[in-house]
Amino acid sequence: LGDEERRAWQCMVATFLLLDSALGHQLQQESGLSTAHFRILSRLAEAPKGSMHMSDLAITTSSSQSRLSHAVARLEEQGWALRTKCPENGRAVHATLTKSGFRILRDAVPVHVREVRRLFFDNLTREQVRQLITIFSRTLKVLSDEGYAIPPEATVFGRRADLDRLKKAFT
Amino acid sequence: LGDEERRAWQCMVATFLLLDSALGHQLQQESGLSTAHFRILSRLAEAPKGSMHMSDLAITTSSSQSRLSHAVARLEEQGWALRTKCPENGRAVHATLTKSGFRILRDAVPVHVREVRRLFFDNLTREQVRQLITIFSRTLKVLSDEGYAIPPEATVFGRRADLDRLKKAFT
DNA sequence: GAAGATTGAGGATTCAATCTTT
DNA sequence: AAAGATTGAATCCTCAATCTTC
Repeated sequence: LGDEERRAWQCMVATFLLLDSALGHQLQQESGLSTAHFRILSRLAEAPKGSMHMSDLAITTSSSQSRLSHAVARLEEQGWALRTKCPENGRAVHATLTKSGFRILRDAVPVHVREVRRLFFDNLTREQVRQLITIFSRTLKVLSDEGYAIPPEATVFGRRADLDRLKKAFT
Repeated sequence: LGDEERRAWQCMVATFLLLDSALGHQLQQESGLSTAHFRILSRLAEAPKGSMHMSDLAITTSSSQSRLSHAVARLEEQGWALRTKCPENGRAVHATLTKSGFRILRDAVPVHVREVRRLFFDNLTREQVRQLITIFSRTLKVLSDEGYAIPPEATVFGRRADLDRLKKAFT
């Protein structure tokens, strides 16, 4: 690894760890949410009817099915989401945002966004934001081509169709 | 959050989650190391005599003291690191890389570096690597100015001196 | 009292095993 | 048998409390 590459890698990793910690700490104080739970609720809110298949939700939140399952179980306990069996497909499960979950998210979003701006985007030029999009959407394409966009425990072959369908979210 | 900013943020977060998962999975298979443990051992290896104060190690690995304490305890159990009381400063503790830890790290580095290249740097231009350094070292400066380079449970004031001393690692 | 570090409990994540439906 | 999802055990992380040394 070259000198510049090592430097870039260290800065990038440190930034992510600290940003996630800072944002998570603030979210926890304000809303009792972790960044992971926030991402899950956000995705649900963007989906039509606030509902999504667990499997698709796992992919769009870059999480393993197991991890998502545990997380949604927790969200369900707290009344922010609920799960129902899909009528058409007996093995699929819908995760749905509840009213209470929507409220929590709606209250959390503005303060979270303000913090993301303050700690990150306010210090970047528009050009740099575009550079980030170029760089990371490229990396995401590589990762998905290598089969890594799918969590380890999922079988690669069967999910190709869904992956292609959802790839637009990244490119 | 603007349209481009949202896109950049999503790509960036997804990339980091997937990269960390992919690299961690591979490290685990090859060496029985997590990425967190790998980072700790790497920092120790770079330090003179393979030894460092716990407090400094926490800062350079962007981890809380508590987290580092647990992690090093684990590394100690596995014989890859050991802790000794600092002779000059009774409350400080030295974490030191053992021979066994050095070997594990030495064996893990090449395959890990190869994977980091393959999944990330091979797809970027030299110019893009420089852009990443510019962007993230800027963010790190902001985070440290805001007191966020220091984990939440540490008191801010007393650590300023150490922070300044170690800030060179990021800029 | 504050710095440096550790501990224990509770929540989160991973991994392998399992269960149901197709 | 494979897809979709869940579970339990082991490990990891967070948070608050604690302990020792300065």
